[in-house]
Amino acid sequence: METHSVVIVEDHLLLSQAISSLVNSFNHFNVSYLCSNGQELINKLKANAKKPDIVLMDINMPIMNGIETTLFLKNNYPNIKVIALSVEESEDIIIKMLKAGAKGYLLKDVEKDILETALFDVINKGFYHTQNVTNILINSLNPEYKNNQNNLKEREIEFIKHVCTELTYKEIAEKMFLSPKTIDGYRDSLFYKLQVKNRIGLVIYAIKNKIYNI
Amino acid sequence: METHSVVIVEDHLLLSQAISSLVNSFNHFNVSYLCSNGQELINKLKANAKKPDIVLMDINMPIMNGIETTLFLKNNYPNIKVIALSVEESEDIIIKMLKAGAKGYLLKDVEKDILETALFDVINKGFYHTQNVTNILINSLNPEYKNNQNNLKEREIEFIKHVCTELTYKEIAEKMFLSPKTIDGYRDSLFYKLQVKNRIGLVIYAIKNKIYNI
DNA sequence: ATTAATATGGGGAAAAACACCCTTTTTGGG
DNA sequence: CCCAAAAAGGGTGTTTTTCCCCATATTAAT
Repeated sequence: METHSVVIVEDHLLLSQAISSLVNSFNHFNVSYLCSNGQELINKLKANAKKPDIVLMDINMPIMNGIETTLFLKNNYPNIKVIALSVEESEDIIIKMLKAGAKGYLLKDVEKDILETALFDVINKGFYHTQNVTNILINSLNPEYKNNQNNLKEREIEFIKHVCTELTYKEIAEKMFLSPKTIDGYRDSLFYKLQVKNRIGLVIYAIKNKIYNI
Repeated sequence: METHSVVIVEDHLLLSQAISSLVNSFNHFNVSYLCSNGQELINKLKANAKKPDIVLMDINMPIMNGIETTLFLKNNYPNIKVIALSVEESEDIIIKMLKAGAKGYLLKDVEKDILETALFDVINKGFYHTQNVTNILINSLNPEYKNNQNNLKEREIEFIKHVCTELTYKEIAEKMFLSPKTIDGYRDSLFYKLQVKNRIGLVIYAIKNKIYNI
């Protein structure tokens, strides 16, 4: 079995070096280079850097995040297999990542043996998914799942971002060029959809679901 | 030069294994064991596990966080030197950690060479601080720094946590066994201290400063 | 073409939040 | 014990939020 090349895309340098050291300790796997964000990886690939067999990709990164980057790879370098490596456990993030084409999704608290297994499986079977991720996927199939920001409209997302600021609704209405009464409607409908009782509930929801980033 | 023992306290297993692999690759350093939170470390020490020379300590952990754990070590095992290893950059967290007795504070995006240097320096000189942390410390000396949660009273902290829920102020008053009018006072005083205009501002502040955890 | 859904806007009222100025009670030194 | 400061509680407003009801215009679908 030949040696497979791996690239690590992760913004915390020490972590990427540490993971790199780990991957290099596995047989048949070798880290080619590190990138600190998605843009850097894409630039390197465009500049004819070596195309790795596998990319270990963090999700929360500055400049270009893991989801966008994975999508780009799927469309432009379909032979590169992406394994997501994240602390992120929220359903919609995981689903977005898998939709974008990730072949595996590992939480950062897995054992190193699992990482090795995942690398092998992705090479040999084309994918690797833990029971954890499978559960989340199955969960997402049931209809009650249908109140995540997936079906929040663009304007609602925009509104909910303003909700997380110190603006009053009247001021939000001005910013969005809408009547305060329309804003009333947005609010009430979101209260119902998200099952919250007041503006604080919206704020907490928005932050939990990364609609508004602290 | 003999070999120095290191323990890693970090809740994400893969990361602690990766960092472990990195530390073991350095000369003169050897990882004794891993712990996934502070409580686990303390239990092991009490059960006469080997006392390491250095603990690499994450800050955000379940059960017992890095600050509490470091404080405990300072009081009970003063010979164990703690190096904080965190993504956390907020001033007050760093200061709390240093007050608790950490001999070094590394952000997780340092180079591995810096980690090695830090380990050496902490053994030989007793401490290691990057320019980054030094800057933050100096910054904290200037008086305008005086509006962090350092000078928030216990009851205010308790109040601000309730503020981040969907409770009304009246309900918060009941939970805290205070008159709604007293709650009014807490709120007004926090608005002034933290320079925010309304409850949303408090929520955002609380989350930014880890008073309320999502 | 008709229907249904969606986005938009409105009136009015009750509840909650906010502002400002005040008094009483508790508490911690000296 | 006494004083000063901090904590707790109060009165009285205004503003904002929330919650009902409803109307109209536009768009999508059958």
